[in-house]
Amino acid sequence: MRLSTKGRYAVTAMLDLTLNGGEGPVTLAEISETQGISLSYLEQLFANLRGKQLVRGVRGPGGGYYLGRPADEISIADIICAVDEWVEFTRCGGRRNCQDGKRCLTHNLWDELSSEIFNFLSDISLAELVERGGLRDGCAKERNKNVVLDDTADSEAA
Amino acid sequence: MRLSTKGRYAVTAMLDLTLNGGEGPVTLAEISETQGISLSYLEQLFANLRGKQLVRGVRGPGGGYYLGRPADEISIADIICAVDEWVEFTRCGGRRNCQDGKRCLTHNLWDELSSEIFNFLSDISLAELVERGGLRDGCAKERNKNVVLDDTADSEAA
DNA sequence: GTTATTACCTACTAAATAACTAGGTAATCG
DNA sequence: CGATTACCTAGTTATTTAGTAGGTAATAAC
Repeated sequence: MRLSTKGRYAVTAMLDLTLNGGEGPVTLAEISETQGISLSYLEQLFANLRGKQLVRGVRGPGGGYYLGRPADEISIADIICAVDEWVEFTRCGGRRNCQDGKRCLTHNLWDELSSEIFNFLSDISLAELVERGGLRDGCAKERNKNVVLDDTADSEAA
Repeated sequence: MRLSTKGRYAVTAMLDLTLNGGEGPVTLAEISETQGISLSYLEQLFANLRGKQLVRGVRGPGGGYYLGRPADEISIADIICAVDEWVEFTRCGGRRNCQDGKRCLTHNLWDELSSEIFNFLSDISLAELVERGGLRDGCAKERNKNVVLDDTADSEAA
């Protein structure tokens, strides 16, 4: 599983589409302006999104992009997978010895974790994100918890 | 939030440590062999892990690495953050206009999602992964669901 | 039907990151 | 002392990210 800035751009752009797509199609120029992403880069991302039918383009003046499906049928995982193709892990299956079973376990464990993250992101739809103006409280414990990891005193205990 | 192959290497190496660290320290040479990661690259990753006290090195013959804390006190998020430093998103706060409030929403939504993923990964410890030989069933619905996204017929509907 | 506007496409370039290589030094065990 | 390991620094290469530059094709307005 991979989750990079590229996927972040795609999700952000799709969120923009979801929010502003009600009053007609949204142009890439608008998204580029609003989100600060270069137009041509957006075009590349949207080529991928269109390939997976996540968006639908309308040409000509007054054209732009619509969501390809209702917002509640598009998951975050869908978006990330469209632009950030899923790299499979180098598992010992091919070249490595994998003699005592223990070796493979780490790879298996990673695969499980990867599946888990995927399922997690599959469960969050664009509509869910937007409707609630955030995420379901069932899983969200604390907000801004991710900021914590920066303020940890990185004492270089020799 | 970022989740790349680099973080994957780190998690896999830490899993290796967790599995094999019971009978004395594990050398990077062993991990390099088993997991197919270059020794020097591992050294770089472990320099980061050591900086965050996630591992403890023992020099000299018979030396190697131990986990820096009990396996149930090390989360996947800890590991990924150690090697894959958390990039903050380009939010409109600085340079963008953000006039009608709607603009900021996409960034906020992404931040929420990012927090959510972080919390999710914070909740999974190395011990949990290993003890269960997988993950808790409470959240795991289907296995191998991530394979699905490859077999989707990419019909280029013109 | 011309023109402006948009999607759509291809190739290239620059920057950043990932991954690796090569050379060390320092501690520690035998 | 010598082997073995962690530990450190400066590179190099490959891949990915992000952006540029040049188009073509559809379509709405004039």
